[in-house]
Amino acid sequence: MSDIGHNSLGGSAVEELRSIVERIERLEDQKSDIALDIKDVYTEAKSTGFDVKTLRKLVALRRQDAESRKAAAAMLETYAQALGLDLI
Amino acid sequence: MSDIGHNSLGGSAVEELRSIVERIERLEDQKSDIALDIKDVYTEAKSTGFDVKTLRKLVALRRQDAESRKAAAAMLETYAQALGLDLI
Amino acid sequence: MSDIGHNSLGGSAVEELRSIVERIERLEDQKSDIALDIKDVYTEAKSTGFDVKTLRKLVALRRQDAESRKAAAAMLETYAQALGLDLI
Amino acid sequence: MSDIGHNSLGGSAVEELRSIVERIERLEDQKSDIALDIKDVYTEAKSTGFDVKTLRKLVALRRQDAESRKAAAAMLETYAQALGLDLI
DNA sequence: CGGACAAGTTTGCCAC
DNA sequence: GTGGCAAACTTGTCCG
Repeated sequence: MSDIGHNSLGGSAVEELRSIVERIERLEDQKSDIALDIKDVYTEAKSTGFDVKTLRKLVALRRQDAESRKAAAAMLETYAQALGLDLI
Repeated sequence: MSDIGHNSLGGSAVEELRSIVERIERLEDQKSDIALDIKDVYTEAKSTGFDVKTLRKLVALRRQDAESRKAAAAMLETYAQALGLDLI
Repeated sequence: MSDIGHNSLGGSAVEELRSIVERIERLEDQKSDIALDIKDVYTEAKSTGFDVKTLRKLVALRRQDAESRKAAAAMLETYAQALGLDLI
Repeated sequence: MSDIGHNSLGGSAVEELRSIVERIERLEDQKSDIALDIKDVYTEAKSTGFDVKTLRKLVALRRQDAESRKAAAAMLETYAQALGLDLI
């Protein structure tokens, strides 16, 4: 019987599982570290007199805006293609 | 009028604000990149025959467990304190 | 016109809504009462000489610990599944 | 040495501590149960076609309103007292 | 799209 | 009473 799907246990599947879990955990640690860094920046900003809630709103708005811009660009591309096809 | 609270932003406060927002956006980009990396690992694992849902559950449980271990250590400390024992 | 989604509320839907809101409010009242009871226990404990902050920490740690135990059991099950072992 | 503050451990203090913790945990369990009940009501309402987010807003508004009414009543009381004092 | 999970936001509590 | 900490609730994301 084959090992496809890891239904029966080869030693290699165990190693593979361990490797996958470890990679994910390492990445999640990094992600948490960065989340902490972000929190630190807000805390520092607060101590400088900025309003954290407002800052968060600002960042969120800018993110939305960036996405809108990307969407607009993509739409432009689509239109251009459509027109290009007509022109060819 | 003072700049306290940055109600009216002097030039320096504007620079400060820009710096803060840029740092946060840079960090959030990094965070998103890592989130993508994690997703990639899951996707790759799936293509190797692992069940993603089970993997996620496993990772979550291991995280809970690790936190628990830390909690247990802290609890020992707390009990010792509560019972008037000096561990030092 | 149908009543699906309760966009225009027929008489029965109004009654239903009232019933839902009342049930929720009643339950939330009960929850608040219990929160007050908990606070009372802490206050009483404090007046008996216990340190409330330590007590809170202790309770939190015990809760985490209990969750951990559950997590550990679930994890065993999950590992077994992931490795293709059948515990049944 | 006295047992005040439970700095040194008499058997009775241990029992007291246990009792306190158990009472709190029991109350917190009840609180969690009620929280689940509330969630159930929302879920059931959703399956009947209500929009949960809207329902939550409604409940929150009514709570705010009830608090306002209580505040208004308290203020009336205060005024009455002030007037009462003047009248005596 | 609908439910599960994580993130973010809000609220309440305690210490100072 | 204010600010920081921890818990709860809400919102958004992601997978099935």
